[in-house]
Amino acid sequence: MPRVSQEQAKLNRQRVVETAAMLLRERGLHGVGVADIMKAAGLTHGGFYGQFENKDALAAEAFDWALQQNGYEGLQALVSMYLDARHVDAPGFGCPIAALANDVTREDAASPIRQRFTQGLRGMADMVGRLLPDGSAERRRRQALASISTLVGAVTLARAVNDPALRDELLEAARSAALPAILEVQTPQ
Amino acid sequence: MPRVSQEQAKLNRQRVVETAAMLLRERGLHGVGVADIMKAAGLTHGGFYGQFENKDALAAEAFDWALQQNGYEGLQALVSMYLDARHVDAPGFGCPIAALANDVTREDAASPIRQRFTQGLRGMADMVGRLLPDGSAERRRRQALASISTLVGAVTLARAVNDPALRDELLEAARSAALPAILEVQTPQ
DNA sequence: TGTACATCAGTGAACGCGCGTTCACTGATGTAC
DNA sequence: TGTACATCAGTGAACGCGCGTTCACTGATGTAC
Repeated sequence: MPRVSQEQAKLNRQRVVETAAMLLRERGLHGVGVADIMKAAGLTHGGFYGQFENKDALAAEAFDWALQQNGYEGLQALVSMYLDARHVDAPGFGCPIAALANDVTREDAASPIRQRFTQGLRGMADMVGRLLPDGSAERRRRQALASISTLVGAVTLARAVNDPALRDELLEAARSAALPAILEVQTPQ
Repeated sequence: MPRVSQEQAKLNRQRVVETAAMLLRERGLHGVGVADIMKAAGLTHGGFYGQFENKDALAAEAFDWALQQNGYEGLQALVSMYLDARHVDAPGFGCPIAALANDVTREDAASPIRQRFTQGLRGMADMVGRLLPDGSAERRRRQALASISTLVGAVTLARAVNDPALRDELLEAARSAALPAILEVQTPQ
């Protein structure tokens, strides 16, 4: 079909963004091609540049979309969803920060995706910091950054390891390290 | 020079491994080519397959070599060296687990480098667990895995972020989270 | 110790392949009358 | 409402490039006598 309605075109474009968000988190920034993404979205690769400036621009948009998908209602909910074997085993639907941190490191410091990664991490730190009920702003921020480091590190390692038992040990260890630290703050002394 | 002594050939081979260990940590498993590595080692790419089975085999060997380079004398030394801005800014000489975790995730579960990554993480957990002076073996292992998650997560995020101030905040936060947890165990109650 | 020859570490051109990107084209959509 | 035409979303072939790998070749090294 050589042309579709503007409305359909918008839907197609959004489908490309969501497909890219999944595939890029699964296979990495350079592990999936434009043609792969378009094909998975049910289109051909030639039309890509009518909708996006280039692959990097799509990656940045997909990263943002993935980030917005991950909202949590409280700290316990965040920790238990984050440190879940299902999250580890389905990176395509999980936290884009954990899935793409290494890849982002190798992009230009001024690249769109690195800018958005940095902003995304700031946003996550702010969110966690706000959810921490007690302590000075400074202490809560430090606690938030440390807890996020533990969450991201545990999920990253759990994914890389090829032994499910060690994966589960990592998640369990991170749970007992992340939650008490948070609960300790929540309990007024 | 079309041929060198066997002794020189061994030295050349080792130089390729060390060069690969640096470049792969810096640019990732697929961010640097065989020709790049050979050129950086002062050789041409054609001779590569006389020394190594293929690129994956070199990557696995380079990973092992990098792992062995990182020995630490105590927990405080490990934490302070690991969570140092110099470590963050020089991935080519740092912990290969932090540098390559995301890449390794996307390799086959049975691939040599993933096997070695898993063994490397086990080794690191054992080492940290042994350095923890108090607590049951189970508790020390859980503590070790959680601390390693925090270390790896903080370094990974600190590298991905494009703001040196946020990088330093992440490292500082991880230091105050990792060290007290360890010291708490070290202090006999 | 010296000579003749086989070995093989390293060279550089070439291969097939996949990738990001471009472009001429198609034909349904959107619009002007 | 109907018609004629311009627009443009999507197609598929083609491009240049870089990559992992192969291979015929070179000439110093290692060895047999």
